[in-house]
Amino acid sequence: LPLGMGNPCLATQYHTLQSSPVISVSSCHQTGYSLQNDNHAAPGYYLPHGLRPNGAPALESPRIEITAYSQYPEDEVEESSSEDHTIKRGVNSIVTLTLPNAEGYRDPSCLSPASSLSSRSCNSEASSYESGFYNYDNSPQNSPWQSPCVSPRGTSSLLSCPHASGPAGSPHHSPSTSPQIGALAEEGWPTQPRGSSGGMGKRKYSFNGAPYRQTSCSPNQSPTPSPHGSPRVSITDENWLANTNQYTNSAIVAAINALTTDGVVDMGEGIPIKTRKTMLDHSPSMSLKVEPGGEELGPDGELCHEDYPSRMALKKENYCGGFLDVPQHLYSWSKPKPYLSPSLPALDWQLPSCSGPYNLQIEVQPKSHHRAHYETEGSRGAVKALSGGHPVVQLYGYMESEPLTLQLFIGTADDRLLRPHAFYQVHRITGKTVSTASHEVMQSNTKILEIPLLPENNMRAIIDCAGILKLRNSDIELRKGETDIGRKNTRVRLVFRVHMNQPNGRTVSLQTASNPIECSQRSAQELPLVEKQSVDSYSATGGKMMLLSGLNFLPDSKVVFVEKAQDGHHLWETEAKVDKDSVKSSTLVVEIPPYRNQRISSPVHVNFYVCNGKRKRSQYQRFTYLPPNVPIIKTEPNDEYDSLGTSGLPIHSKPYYSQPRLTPILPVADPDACLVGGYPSCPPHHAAMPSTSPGSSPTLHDLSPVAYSKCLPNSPTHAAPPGSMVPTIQESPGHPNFAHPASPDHNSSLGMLHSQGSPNHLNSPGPHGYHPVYANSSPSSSPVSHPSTPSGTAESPFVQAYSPSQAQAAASSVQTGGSSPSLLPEDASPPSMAITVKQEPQELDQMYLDDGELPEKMCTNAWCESLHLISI
DNA sequence: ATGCTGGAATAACAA
DNA sequence: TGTTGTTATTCCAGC
Repeated sequence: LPLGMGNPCLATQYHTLQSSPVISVSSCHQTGYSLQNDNHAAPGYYLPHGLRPNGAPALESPRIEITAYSQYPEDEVEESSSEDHTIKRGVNSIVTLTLPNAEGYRDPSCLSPASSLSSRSCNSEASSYESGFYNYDNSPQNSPWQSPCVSPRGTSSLLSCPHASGPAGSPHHSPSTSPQIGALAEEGWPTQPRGSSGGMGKRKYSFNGAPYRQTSCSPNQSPTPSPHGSPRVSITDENWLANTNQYTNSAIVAAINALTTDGVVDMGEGIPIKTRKTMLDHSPSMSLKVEPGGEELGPDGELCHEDYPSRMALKKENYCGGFLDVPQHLYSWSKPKPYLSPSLPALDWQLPSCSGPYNLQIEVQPKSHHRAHYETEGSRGAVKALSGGHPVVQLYGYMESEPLTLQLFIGTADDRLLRPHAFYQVHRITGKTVSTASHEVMQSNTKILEIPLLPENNMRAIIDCAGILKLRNSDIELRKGETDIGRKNTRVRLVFRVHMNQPNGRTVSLQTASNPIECSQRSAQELPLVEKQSVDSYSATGGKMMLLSGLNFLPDSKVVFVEKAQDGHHLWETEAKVDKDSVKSSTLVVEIPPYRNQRISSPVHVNFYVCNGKRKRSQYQRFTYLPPNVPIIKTEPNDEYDSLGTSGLPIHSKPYYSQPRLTPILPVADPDACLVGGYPSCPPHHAAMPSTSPGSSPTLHDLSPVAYSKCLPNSPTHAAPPGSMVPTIQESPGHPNFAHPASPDHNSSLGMLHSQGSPNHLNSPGPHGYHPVYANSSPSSSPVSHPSTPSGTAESPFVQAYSPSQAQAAASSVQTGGSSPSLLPEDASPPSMAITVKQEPQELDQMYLDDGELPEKMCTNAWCESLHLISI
């Protein structure tokens, strides 16, 4: 406790910490929210022991009230610490936990759940579920920093509820409330009228009547289980559970961790923090989110943690299937719990796809488009493969007879490091058409589908049980700590992880990510995508036919060649002739137009894109015009601005990609990244693939530079695309290793410490770095087993891998970027310009959100700068 | 009746 | 501040 407690914020920040949700809990000051009530309660943070995060004095002790369903015995609920008092309210169902400084805590609860509910109202139960998710979240994503502090504002509703009053208040509660919290809240205040109408009603309904999901076991998942709400309990689940032990180590571990972790943590986490804003619900300020910094929870703990709390509270756990039964006492803050869980790497940590003999591979990639469904909709089915089948993942090199658990979650597909996608969740698909059993667990705010990897199946799994759920941007963006923007952030990747316990007690964790998957309705249908071009360069005279392969080409598609100056302004643009008669959805033949200047003395890099309408353009593809008479490209010197006036191509003749996007991005900011510098420049394939956008084409992702821009304090985690990642790992210099490793220790606290210790890390770009090493720590005692050897890092797969490729890519991109500019026309400014990071806006458009951010980020890093210099 | 889709209408945004 | 084009969400309908 102490540790973590000490500075929750810090802890939170670190992923590492993760483990203890608690920390996160810490909460922030309450800042207040204002409105509502919060006042009542002390807005304090909730600290487990009264500690405050940030050192601020703790306010009152908050308490958590939990409503139990009748089903669950009240008993189960406990008060945690001595401090807490449990109170029962109403009938069986309600139990109150008092936490110190609970209020803040409350807020959160209110928030999310309610909001969700309200907003959509009742309708979707799903929403509620979601909310559940959300609530928990403390996701790592959130920036750690923030996280810690959560401002409780919101609470008002429920928790605070008391006031909350009526309708308004109630609403909050009801609906969404996540079971956990929500439940608490509502139940807690059963007396109060709920007021609200429908939405509430429903939820309430649920509460009362059917306990949410109770049926399902979702304890863990609890909230989550099936997002849809449909609680399906599939047989599978059960089966799964049965097997669970085998399969879900991680889950268990997580759970354990959760438990073990300091009680505090739990508390914190438990507290639902996030609220979502629902529209309606909350009143104005509700959002409280407390975030616990917790998201961070470490890797593992997380799984359960968030849920965990809820569960705990509810006691679902028990029913959960035995997932974990944790004695209540564990929860209590007062007791220091042993830190059981081994910590599994946080979801945003980058992990290698192979380590030693092990290699986790995606044998069959998912289709590049999959329309995700909203909670308000029915499922849109499982992600499919291009072949019509489903994605297939296989673990090579594993010779043991013990089954493993393959984890799947939805990750980002932007230029930054891979991390859980805040706006999408994996959705478990069940039914007669599904052959693969799966089980859901929540880790932080991320739902994870656990799929058995059986030796008898050659450690191969057919992923036909995974759909993709789209969360409302408005709900997610409200989360505290959430920095990503949902709009236009519609590409995801399936991220697979497997954790293998080694004889030496360590755990080897591997991760791989799929190619990007576009999840919006429209994009998938309308945006043209160029995957391949038959010609990469040709004489400035043009006239040659070029075959483009890709998607969504139309008879009226246009191909536009453009040349831009470094500053982004168009130097030249011309529409190429398309052979309309031969256009197919996947292929298009275009005649290479003559370059504006037939006298170029050196290769000129330009871009072209396929356009199906004003806003329906493919990403830029690169193309190089060669001097008419000189087939061979001259690299060197440019005349640069040559006399030609045209552009000189300056620098490299290397291909560059035009991607608008990122290029700039690049590079890796990571400090750790530093490495990057070393990497060779682009891998061949880059060259080969002009890939346009990183995202779109499957391959692309690999290519895409890592743009890791920010150092993100927030999310430390961005991971690089796993898939791409090279096993190689690098650790970040310094920090990494230890950081985590050490932490493992027993106490989560330690972990905390570490993290705290290096708060910087958080901020620092380095985040990655941190992760890297992550040793499994074993928690101390953890049943789990991982020993923690920090040192293990080296070995440990966890090591953060930085993917070289990415790095390379980045580097290359950088270069390229630089070069491209060189094209500048006469006017063009001198080469120096090349570096310009940011490209023009337009391009950005194409890019997804992230892109926008990138520029800044890029700059951020010193590293980048250095690259810049170098390139210059 | 439920799930899975494809299409669209409508709302929310952004330029 | 109003208009217009996108994108996000919610609804519908068919299988």
